[in-house]
Amino acid sequence: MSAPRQSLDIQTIKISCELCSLAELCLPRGLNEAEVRELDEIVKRGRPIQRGKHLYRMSDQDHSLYLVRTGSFKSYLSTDDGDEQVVGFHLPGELVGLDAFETGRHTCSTMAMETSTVCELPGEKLNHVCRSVPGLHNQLQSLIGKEISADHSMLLLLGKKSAEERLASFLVSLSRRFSERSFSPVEFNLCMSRQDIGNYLGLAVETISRLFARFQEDNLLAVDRRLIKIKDLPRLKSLVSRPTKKD
Amino acid sequence: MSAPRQSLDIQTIKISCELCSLAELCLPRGLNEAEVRELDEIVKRGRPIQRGKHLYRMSDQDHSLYLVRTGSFKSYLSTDDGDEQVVGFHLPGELVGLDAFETGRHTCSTMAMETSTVCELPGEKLNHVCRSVPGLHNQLQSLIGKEISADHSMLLLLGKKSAEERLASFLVSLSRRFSERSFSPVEFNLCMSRQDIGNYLGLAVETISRLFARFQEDNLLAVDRRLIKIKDLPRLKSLVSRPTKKD
DNA sequence: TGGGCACCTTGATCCAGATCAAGAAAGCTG
DNA sequence: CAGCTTTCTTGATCTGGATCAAGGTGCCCA
Repeated sequence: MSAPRQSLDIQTIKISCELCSLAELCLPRGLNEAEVRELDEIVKRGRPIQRGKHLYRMSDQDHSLYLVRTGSFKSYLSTDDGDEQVVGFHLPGELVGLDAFETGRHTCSTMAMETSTVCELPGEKLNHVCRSVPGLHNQLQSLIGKEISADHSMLLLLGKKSAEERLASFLVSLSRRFSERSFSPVEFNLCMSRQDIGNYLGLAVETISRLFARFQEDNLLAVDRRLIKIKDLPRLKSLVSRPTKKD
Repeated sequence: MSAPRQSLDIQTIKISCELCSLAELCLPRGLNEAEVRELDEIVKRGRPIQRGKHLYRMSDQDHSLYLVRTGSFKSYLSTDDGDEQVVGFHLPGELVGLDAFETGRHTCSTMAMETSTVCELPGEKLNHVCRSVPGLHNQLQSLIGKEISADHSMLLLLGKKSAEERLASFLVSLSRRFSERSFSPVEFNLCMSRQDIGNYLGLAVETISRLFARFQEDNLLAVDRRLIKIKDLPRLKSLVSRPTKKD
């Protein structure tokens, strides 16, 4: 009732896919105006999710997909014996929730790393709209393919790469993703802890910390807490794959 | 022309989804007779693919999906510096080719590990049939979800598990998959080399060899070249997750 | 404005699994 | 079936990154 006017305005603005700045990265990509409006009809835009709160948890029943609108999320598996594996970080415009596609129950948990918002796509309605808007179906397929290819790259990273290559890959990937979102590719804030990075990359926190120190010594980066400045992106990229071994 | 009658018969039999023994695992699962017939219309059943030949290669343009009918395949990524990462093994009834969903070009290569056959689902026709057969759309979604969840489990395996846990997981997973296909869950032939297993599990061949030796000593397995007899499946399963560490 | 906590860094030591180095066994080919 | 090649095994040694240990640093909240 007595909420300050500013905050009221923000909450009552009708945010549509048409006006959303993420349109070029997100599901509307390549759709025409009428098609975007059809998509817009079924999108549910929820309340912000606080840092540390879950979008969903492993084994929750759920038939929706989600697109990150603002903020960032991590997805992770938990094992019986209590440890966790981070399987992905999600930035605005990225798709989350495919893990419930098999059975209608989530096989991983997804948690906000900062206060974040998502667009929800209720499964049944989405299928229905996909039938009448083939372009949407294609774009969804493309996002699914992206997810699968990204997972494959992670398998390569975890199966074959050294600690140095892993962190370099990670930073280069973040750089590219920030740049696609019109942020600087060479200066950004990490939204996740060293702990999360290490977990995701299959390395101990201490190793992450040491690598940041070394990259800084080598004049590749300037690191200040979670703020990263990439001082030599080409050289960082060159660290992503080993300087050729046998063959 | 003068091919022996036996082989002629095999090649000319009209193999339909309706009659296929894999129906309960594969795309027809849960569809009614009429729906299966509609699916059947678009399925292209190709010539056998010899051991070592590719179903497709990385960066091939391709809009089809494939279902393994007989035999087995491996999918792998190749890096610039010439090494490879196996990202999956595929048994009859399993879906292959999602990696081209993003851009219409494959991001990994898929090779037959023995003489094998597939059912091809041409992309455009598949989309079209999915529109009129919702059950098919659901079943396809389920297979996509399965793929994603399986990749996540592999990330956990590569990120957190010990060599012993990795090989145990691998064998238990094979056991389950063979059993779903009405083969013995405790006695089967590996269709892949130790090299491939090691590569897939992020371990050296020597480690695989030593682990097989140790599992055999411990009376968990009887190993004869590629023939595996699981002598104590419950105990093998118990090795899949660590006996609890910190917390 | 200081006390507690979560997060991060740095150093010392250790070890699982890689790598190197020989063979042995099984398949393939002429 | 002799000679190759490929695949697998087994032993010896080495090492990248884990683990253990001990602070440091910034931040939240009373």
